[in-house]
Amino acid sequence: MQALTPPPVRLSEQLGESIEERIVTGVYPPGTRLDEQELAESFGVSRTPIREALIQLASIGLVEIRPRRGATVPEMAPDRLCEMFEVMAELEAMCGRLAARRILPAEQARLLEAHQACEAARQAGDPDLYYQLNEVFHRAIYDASHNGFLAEQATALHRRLRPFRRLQLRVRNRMNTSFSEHAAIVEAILGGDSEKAGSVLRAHVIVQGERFTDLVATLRQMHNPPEAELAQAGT
Amino acid sequence: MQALTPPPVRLSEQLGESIEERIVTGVYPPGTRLDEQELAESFGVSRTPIREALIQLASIGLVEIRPRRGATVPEMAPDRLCEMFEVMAELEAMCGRLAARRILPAEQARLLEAHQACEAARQAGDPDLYYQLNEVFHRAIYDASHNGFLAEQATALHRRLRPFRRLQLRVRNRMNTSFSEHAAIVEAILGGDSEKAGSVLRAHVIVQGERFTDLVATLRQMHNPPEAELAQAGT
DNA sequence: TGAACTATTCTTGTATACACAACATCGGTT
DNA sequence: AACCGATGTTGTGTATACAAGAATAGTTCA
Repeated sequence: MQALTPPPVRLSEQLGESIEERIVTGVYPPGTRLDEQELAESFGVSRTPIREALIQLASIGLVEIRPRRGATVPEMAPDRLCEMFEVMAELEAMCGRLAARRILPAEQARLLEAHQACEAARQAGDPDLYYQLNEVFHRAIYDASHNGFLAEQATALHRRLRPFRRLQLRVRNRMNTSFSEHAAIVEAILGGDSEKAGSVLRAHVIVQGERFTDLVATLRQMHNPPEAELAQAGT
Repeated sequence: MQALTPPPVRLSEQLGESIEERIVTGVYPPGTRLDEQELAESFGVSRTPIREALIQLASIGLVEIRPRRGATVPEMAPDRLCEMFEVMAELEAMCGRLAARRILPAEQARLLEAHQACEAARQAGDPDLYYQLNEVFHRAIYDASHNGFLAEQATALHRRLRPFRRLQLRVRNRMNTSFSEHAAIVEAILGGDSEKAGSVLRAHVIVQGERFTDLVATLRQMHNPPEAELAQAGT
């Protein structure tokens, strides 16, 4: 009852989402200079909405704007990613603790439903579907925390980490272990065990960060000649 | 060696800060419509940088932009404020836990220094000074967590809650109890007691949220005839 | 007299134009 | 030959102009 009015939304927001999409999907890899004119032509609009979109993306950390020097996709050093996963883990843990104490019957049903949907995707061996349903699962927990602000923060960070999370599920057996972790999470939340829910969720997220770090370290070792620390613009 | 180049900063950013200042200091109370032209004239600039500033403020939640309807200062329902304090408490707790494990000698010195400065302000009975030094104290903890992303998040939320926090210190004896809580925090962090540091910091922040809620409830009861829920524009 | 429709006005959203700073290239000097 | 300075070009930052949607007021009809 809201999607009927076609586009009551600013163009700059749509552009922001499109650019975000291009960033997280790797069309604009880290370090890319985002030329306003190029983007404008590429989308067939003027520079104005492009600028607004970039400013918005900059304020959530997805691009970096340096005065008089334009926008670039930030490099996302592995260290920083670890930090972000560390915070994400804590936010999820907090959601879990609160959810265990506050979840309502209807939300319990939603959570179980999402969990069972994940099970189906796992059995089907479909990582992409699992990835998608996994988001629904986690969002159900966010909502069950009954802290709207927390849910927003968690969602925002979740989105930002999306591209890095996505790599994980291809790793051997990740989907299976993820699912069994989910089972423990559901049990703790439905059982009202606040601390358990928090610690299990924290571990569930942290392990992703660690796995990703390992992955990066491996890739780094492969790509880099012994010492190459000065990454300026792909040199 | 960087503050010499006078203003290598976008005008829209400065405007954003000015507008933010006006919002948090109550010049633009919640519910205010922010007319772009008015703001532009008020600052002596064109609408363009004003728009950019508003978009940036909107993306951090300080203003609300509805398409084709302009920007307003969001109402900040007491419920939402409680939620924000709840999250703030957890972020600070996390900073504390990490700081207790990771703090370096130089940072220990900084923390003690900030603590002692607060002591001076307390003895002088200067709430404004205490308020300021309190920020330094907390920032020292953020930094000692050695998680730059966490520190940024905590700082951002801290800023956003600033206006509400500020009211607290006028409450009878709040400065004294705040200071003794600080002492416990310092002891836990320097003692390396991670869990203690977290729980003490959480309580330190939560109590502010609760006190604020009480305050709001009191004010609400005073101002409102039995049922007045429709607050549109100061009617 | 009240309600609904229409026209006007006002504000936002987008495009275009202009100014100025940063980078690059080239020429001169030590 | 290498370094420093001047000039041109590119692209960001701001201002202005224009278009479209929303709010409002006025009018007309029941």
